[in-house]
Amino acid sequence: MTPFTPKLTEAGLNPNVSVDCVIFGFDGERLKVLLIDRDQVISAKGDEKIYALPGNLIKEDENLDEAAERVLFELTGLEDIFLEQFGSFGDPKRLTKEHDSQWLKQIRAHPEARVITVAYYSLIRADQYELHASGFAKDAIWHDIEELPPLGFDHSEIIESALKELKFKSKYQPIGFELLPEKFTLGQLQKLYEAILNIELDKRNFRRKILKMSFLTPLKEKQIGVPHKPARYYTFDRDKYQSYKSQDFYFTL
Amino acid sequence: MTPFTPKLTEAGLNPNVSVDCVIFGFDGERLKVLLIDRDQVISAKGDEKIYALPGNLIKEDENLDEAAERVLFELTGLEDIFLEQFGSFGDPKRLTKEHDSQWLKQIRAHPEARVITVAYYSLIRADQYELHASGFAKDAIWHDIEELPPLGFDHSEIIESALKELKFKSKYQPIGFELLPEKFTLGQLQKLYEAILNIELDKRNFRRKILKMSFLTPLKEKQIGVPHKPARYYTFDRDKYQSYKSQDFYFTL
DNA sequence: ACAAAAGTGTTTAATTTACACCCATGT
DNA sequence: ACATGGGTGTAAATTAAACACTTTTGT
Repeated sequence: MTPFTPKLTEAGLNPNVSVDCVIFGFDGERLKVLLIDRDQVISAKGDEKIYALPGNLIKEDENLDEAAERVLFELTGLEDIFLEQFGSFGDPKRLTKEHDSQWLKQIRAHPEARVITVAYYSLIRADQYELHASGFAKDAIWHDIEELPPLGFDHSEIIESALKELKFKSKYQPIGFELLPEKFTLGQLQKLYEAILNIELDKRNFRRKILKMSFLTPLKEKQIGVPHKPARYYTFDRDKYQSYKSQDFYFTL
Repeated sequence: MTPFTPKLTEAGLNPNVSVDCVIFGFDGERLKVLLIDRDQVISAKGDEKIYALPGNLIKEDENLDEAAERVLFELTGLEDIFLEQFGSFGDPKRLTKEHDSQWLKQIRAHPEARVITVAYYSLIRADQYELHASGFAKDAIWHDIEELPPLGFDHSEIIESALKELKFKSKYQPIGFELLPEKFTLGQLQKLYEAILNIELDKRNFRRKILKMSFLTPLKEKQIGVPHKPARYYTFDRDKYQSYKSQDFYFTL
């Protein structure tokens, strides 16, 4: 029934501390969140599936950043993702919902242990990474941020908090960039900001402002096969961004 | 020798998770940090004192915010302080320095346990609170942020991170206020910002900008006994601030 | 030819910056 | 009388906001 036998691998795990990853994905139009489908023997009442963020206990010999990276990879196959810690969640009752503790009994050596979780987030182009669910994740799926399914634990709260952080940060620093694919058009970038902030932006003003910061390098390459004037691709100049950042900058869109 | 008998009180403490508090204090001129003097039997090589942030393990039945509040009170006597979580630190080696583990043996039931700490910060008027060291804190003292003594654990890193957060937040939101005493003059407020950001601000521009946000209420009361024109006191209007904040505001000094 | 998104400037309003003098009080 | 920080306004420069048409491509 369960091909994954987690309890045997619990050696070296700290029973009280986990990491959870809120991976935002952008598909060119809308903002998504990556959730895993728990392979639960006793499903919650009837047919309602309960999803969760990719997350698990940390190992005793790794730091928190390493744990987040490892756990994300183990459950979803995502690698080399820039992850940023944004908060920790430690309500004593955060794991005590009935179907959550049912599930923990399947996978944890100490299912009753109190667990504090350290949460990370990231933002990637959903279509540029392949997902490979494994471990106790039966599946790893993008869900639209506006219509999330029922979530286990306190993961709704964690996602909400991550989104708040993403909105705040992206308004005051060019956050899109540290988290962005290699090349992109300004139209895509604008849509990304519009999706994050949930507002509309003026095309001309956006382009002027974003280019003035001058850490976007225009490429010779343009879009091909699009049924409209092909847009130029840009790339993000990490060095120029760093010097801009160190100058105590701010910006507003 | 040790009036404090911590090992007997370890019941109910989670061995793997602690909280640490970075309390910034402002004395009207300079920014300080509150540190405790560890009551260490075997002092570090010779005469060098090692200080630390107020912090300790969390209890199993309290959440993180409650733990921070309790620990701060137990060690320093500070109460009703607005505390904000800003990060977690979990390097596996963060407690392994010799004099640190010496000290942990004195106070912990599981001195070897790996501990992840959740860090909080605040900002208060140093002169408006009385410090009462207790528990394993022999003393609780303000230290100038620019000349910190040797610190145990990874507390230098934690303070640096807190200061970075404080600078960032105070630049984009009126952070001074949630953390400020009841009444203050605009000159004091300006000096606070100057101390945090480590820059000079123009008096007229500062006053205009800060008053335009309109969550400062002028009081009838003025300074007395000062050898110059007495300044008007202002108070922070929490309601107006909340509505301002919810409007997705930003500001820059 | 048409649909669809790319790309491009100007005018107006709002905000930011720089800057200097008189005021009220204690000593 | 003097030293100290409080309190005030204006002009110039910068930045933000609003706004419409031409271009290039695929179908």
